[in-house]
Amino acid sequence: MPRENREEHTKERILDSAEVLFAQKGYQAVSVREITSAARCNLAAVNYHFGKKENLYLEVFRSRWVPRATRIRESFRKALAGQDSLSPPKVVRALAQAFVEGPLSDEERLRHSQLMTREMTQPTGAFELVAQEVIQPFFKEFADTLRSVQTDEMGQEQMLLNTFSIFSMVLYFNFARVAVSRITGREYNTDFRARLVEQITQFSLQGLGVSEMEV
Amino acid sequence: MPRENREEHTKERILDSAEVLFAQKGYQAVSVREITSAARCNLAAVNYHFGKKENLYLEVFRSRWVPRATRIRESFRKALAGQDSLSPPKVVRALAQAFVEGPLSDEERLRHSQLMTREMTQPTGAFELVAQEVIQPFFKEFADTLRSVQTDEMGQEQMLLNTFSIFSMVLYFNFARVAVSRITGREYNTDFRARLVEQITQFSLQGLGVSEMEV
DNA sequence: GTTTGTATCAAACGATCGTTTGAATGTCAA
DNA sequence: TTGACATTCAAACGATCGTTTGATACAAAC
Repeated sequence: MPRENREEHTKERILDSAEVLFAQKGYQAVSVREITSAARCNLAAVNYHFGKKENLYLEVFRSRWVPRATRIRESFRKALAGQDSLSPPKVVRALAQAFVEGPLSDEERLRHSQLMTREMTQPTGAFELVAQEVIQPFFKEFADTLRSVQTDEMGQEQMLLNTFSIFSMVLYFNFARVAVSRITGREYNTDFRARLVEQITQFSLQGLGVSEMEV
Repeated sequence: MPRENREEHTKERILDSAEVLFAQKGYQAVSVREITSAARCNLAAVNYHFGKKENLYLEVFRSRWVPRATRIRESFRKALAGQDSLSPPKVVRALAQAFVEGPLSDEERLRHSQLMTREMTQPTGAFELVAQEVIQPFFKEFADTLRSVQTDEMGQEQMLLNTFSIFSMVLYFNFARVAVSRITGREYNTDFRARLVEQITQFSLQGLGVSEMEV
């Protein structure tokens, strides 16, 4: 690295700015000039470091989104590893906490959900990456963990749909903040996030047919 | 109307094409040329009939999205009006059916969810319209209906959060089709949609704490 | 038949887009 | 000190964007 660092490498600053802007506005709505301006570098830097805008978008998922998803997943694992014995309430609460309170800052969490929601509504090349490396494995891990502590017999499809039901709440309460805040009249502060974790946990446990309220 | 109709007025054809394209790609990703080309009319027609592109986007919500939301709402109402007596299972199933099977064609349902999801993730001027005229009232109507047939006492906030939990599933199973289909390995045909209605209904009822499986 | 108003059209406007260019600037090994 | 290489920069490229213009076609009113 010939040139000395100015706080952070240009390439990293571009990735940081790009992630924020892509999450906020979407791929098409963000111009290369907007990104390089926010990253305080020259316009040509994007093409020099990434070849073209589309590659930058993919690199945002590779170098920013996937690691963050991994942190969420590890947060979920550690919460379970610290337990003497597992139970459905513990597993579900660990998931809700990992996503809604979790290891991320509030801004990170918002960006994370926004980027994922974008790829789910209109998948680009990044969806393949996200689906194969993150969503599918995490989804399977959660479903398997839950099944292993579940007393009831449950078919494979039933288990998948239940997992989707839980994930739908987790994701929705993140990406639809505007609507949720507007209707409930509550801001997304620490208190309300804790309240949401409880809501997701309790609703899901009952949805799963777990009647006992063990914690 | 001086000029004779060619199948349908130009203005209506523009609205039809615009809705499809905006739902598929989002506002910024769709060009005026793309819309007018799909509507088989001149480029200047958008500015002649709507003033500017942004107004066309708003008009799509006013003249296409809102009426469709109204049809869903009426479908929900009629399903309940045809009953002798109401119960939580009936109310929840009516909602799930209205959204997942409902009065819309499958393409309409997809477009509807996509446009709503877009406004929820990054609200534009259309969000105010959608929130005030549709989402808030419908949300309130459903919550009130459910409360009126609910035996348990439940606080206002708890009721709202439960409603959100139900809506999150309804919306998620619509807009996240790609992910759902990929992981479950099932297409969104009539069978699977009926299966999803059952999933949403059963999961929600248990989530609401309704143990008896009355239909 | 002339006028009036609506609608459509091809063509062009200036602005902005993603990308490329070539020179300038820096670092490090020889 | 020199040469090779990596990085940054201002400037420009052609393409496409939303929008405007002025001409034209057409139906109804007078």
